[in-house]
Formats: sequence, structure tokens, C-alpha cells
Amino acid sequence: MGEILSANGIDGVVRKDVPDSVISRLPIYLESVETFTTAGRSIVSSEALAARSGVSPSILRKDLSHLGGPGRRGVGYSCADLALTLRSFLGLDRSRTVAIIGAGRLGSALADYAGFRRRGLELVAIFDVDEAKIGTTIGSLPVSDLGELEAWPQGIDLVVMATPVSAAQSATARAVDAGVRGILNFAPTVLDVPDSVRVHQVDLASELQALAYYSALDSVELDPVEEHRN
Amino acid sequence: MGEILSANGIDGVVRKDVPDSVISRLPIYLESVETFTTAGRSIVSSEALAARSGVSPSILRKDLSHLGGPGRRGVGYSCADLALTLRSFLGLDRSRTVAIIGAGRLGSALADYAGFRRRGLELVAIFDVDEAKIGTTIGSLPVSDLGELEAWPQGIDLVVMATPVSAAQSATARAVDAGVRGILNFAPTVLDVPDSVRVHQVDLASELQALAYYSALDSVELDPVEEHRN
DNA sequence: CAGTGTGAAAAATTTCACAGCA
DNA sequence: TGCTGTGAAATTTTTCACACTG
Repeated sequence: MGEILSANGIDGVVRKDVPDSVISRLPIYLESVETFTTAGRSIVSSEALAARSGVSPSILRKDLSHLGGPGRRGVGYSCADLALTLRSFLGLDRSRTVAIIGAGRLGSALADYAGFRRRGLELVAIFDVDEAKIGTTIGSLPVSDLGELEAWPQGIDLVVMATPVSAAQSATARAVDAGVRGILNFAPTVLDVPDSVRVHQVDLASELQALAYYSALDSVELDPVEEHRN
Repeated sequence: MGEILSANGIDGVVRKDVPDSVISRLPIYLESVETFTTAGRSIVSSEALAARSGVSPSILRKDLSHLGGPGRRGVGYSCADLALTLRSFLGLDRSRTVAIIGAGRLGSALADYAGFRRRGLELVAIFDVDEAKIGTTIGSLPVSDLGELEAWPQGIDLVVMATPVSAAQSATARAVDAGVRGILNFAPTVLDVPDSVRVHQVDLASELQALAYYSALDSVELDPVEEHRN
């Protein structure tokens, strides 16, 4: 632990290239290992961590090997060390500023949901364009005018886009101008952004429609004793 | 168009095996093609559809080829036919019943969000265990006691799980007993279900943490003229 | 001809199986 | 001895390039 920083380029140099598929699972491992820590465990095996995370032990070990092999052979992973390594690797040691754009039902719900702070994220603003909403309070945060986004004092790292489809692209343009680096988009539309900005899509209806497909399938055989092997 | 039904096994026979990765994109194509229809287009090319959907044209064509090749060579895809084919393939021609479990902030917001009906989904119930919430109204639906889930008259195909982590597994057990076939889980925990039930996970904090990783990366070179090729 | 459909190649991801180290 | 770390194999997914058809 420490090699990670060099493999990582804390100053923005190289950062070993880790596949997206791996990155997307690391936060889940972090959450799992914290559950074990809370439960009083100090060491955990790849098998237990994988089970809690919903993946196979081999993929968990392979994924973690990208962080320099944070475990001890014949023993397992130290919960405390692994959590530290994961947080540092994900860049959560200095907490990231998050803003929600869209103070409607969904935006309001998301503002409450998910202990941001516990997970290394700091919700610093909620924006809207609706005069009627600006100035009202959600949780303990006031709703600000979207026009203030670009000049926001602390700077904003990440945005949760909770606007209607019709407003999403123009709000995105503002966020990009403000230097936002990642957008979690709940509007069911593809956002146009430069390559320097990453967009992850969350589409409730599409997810449900995909589930509908499987629900129509008859529960044909599915080798009944199927579980993660190895 | 019609071959799809036989490849599909409307009566629960074979249903050609289509990869999950493909299934997850079909709802997006459906949404895109409906946008074109609404805009008055009757024919659309793989290039235009792919651009609107955020994928490459070649993957779109390959994906759609699983539905029996619904396009016309030298011409493109008929918007109307393609929408019909997609809906039928996904099993959305008869609309699927959906219930939300958890009438907190998030559950309430999701109940409003996303025109369910327009997308072939029918929100039929919202459940909670909290006496104080049961009987109140969200949108136009009353909140029902979770105990009523199993005996719900219409039967429930899909569930959106919007409970706290602590309640998610027990609510899942009830849903499974009630014959639910798919669960969209917003609680950041892995649900234990039989193989006949599918779970898709949506984890706000994990998504943001993954974005945090990329936001920490310096916007190094990224061949600036990068776009979908072919 | 224009643009889909599709084998074949390439790339990415997952699984296997065991070497290596506490 | 036990469990991680990891090359190599297997599998899945994406891309390519062009044959095919209206």
C-alpha cells in the first residue's frame, strides 16, 4: 500500500489503466468491506467479500490485483487496509463535491438518499431554473439558480442530472462549462459532452423493460444448483 | 415480422438465446425509434438510430439482427415496424404490472417519474410496512400494506425496491413468494433470490464513486477526434 | 447503389488452475 | 497449510469489412 499511489499518479501522471468494468465494481467492494469492518471483522477472505458483493471470488481477486495485490497470501484481506486502498484509489480520500441539477421530486429524493458523506461525497448544491423553487430548502440545502453553477465557489466535481429530458442538454452544457468531470444522468436521453467528461446513464424505464423481457421468459431449466464456482 | 414470435416462443418454448448485453440495449433503441416517429420520420438508418442511442452503428445492426433482421437493405428501418418488433420482443405488448416497495422519498419520486404507461409498464401498487404511510396517497395510488402483496389480485410482474437496506431482504422474500419475476433494486445490498427471479441493481453512491475515479484522472490526451467509427 | 445483415477477426472480460508466499 | 495473485484458456462482446438485396 503506497505502490498504489505511484501506479496511480496522484499528481496526474500516468495512472495504470484499469478497465471500466473493474472500476465499476470497486465501489461495491468498498461498501462490502466496510460492512465487515462494522461487524467487527478485521480480516476477510476473497470468498466472503465476493459473496457479499455479488461476484465470483476469482473476479474479485483479479480486480483487486489491479490495486497492487492488497491481500496476504494464505490469510486474506485486512479490512482496514483494503478500505483505505480502495478509497485512495477511487480518489475519495479528499471528498468530491456533488451537485444535483433539478429540484423536482426525483432531485429532492436523491438529495436525501444515500449518505453522501459516509461515501466520500459532499453534496454542496441543488440547482434549478424554476423561480418558484429557487430559495426553497431541501434537506438543509437551499435550491440555487442554475446560473450560479459556473461561478460556484468550491467548484463542482460531479453532477446528478435529475431534470426532465427537455432541460437536460442545456443544463449539461452549463455543467461542462463549469468544469464538471462526471455526470450521473437520470434523464432518459443521451447527453452530448466532450471526451473529458464522463456520463453514466441510469434509466428506470429501460431497466424495467429489460426485466420485462426476462419475466416473459418461462422459468425453463436453469441448472438448479448454479452458484459462483471457484 | 412474425418470425420473431416463433424465434421467441410466445408459449414459453425456446426463445432464441439473446445475450444480456443485447437485451439491455433494446429498450434504448425502442425509446430512440419512438423519438424519430414522434418527429415524423418513417424510415431511419442504423447510423441515425445508433447516434441517438449512444452506440455504434455496427453494434446496433448486430443487436437488431437478433430480432430477425427487421430492416430493409439499402433503405433502413421502418420506424413503425421496428417499434412494434421491439415491443413484442421485450414482451411489452401486454403491459407488465409493476409495484414499488417503499413509500419513502425515493419510492414516491419514482412513482411519479418516468411515464410508466407510455413505456408498456403499469404501476399498480405501492407497498410499505409503516402504519403511518399505509392509506396515504401518492400520485393517484394509495399506499398498501406490504402484507397484501402476495394476494394482490392482478399479480405483480416486476418490483422496484426502494426500501432501506435493512428492510430490503425481507421485502424481497415476500415478493418472491408472490411470484414476482424481476426486481429493480435501489437498496445498496445484494438480494438473495432464486434463479427464476432477476435482480438489476441501481446504486447511486457506487455510480458516483466510480465517476469520482475518472474525475480524479487528469484529462490526458484522448485522441480528440474520437467518435464511433464504422 | 445505399445501407442492412453477418461471418470472421479483434478486443475485452471472465474463468481456470496452480504457483508462490505468509 | 491456506488463500492470494496471476498467467493461460475460455468465453463474451465488439468491430470490421463486405456480400447481399430492394
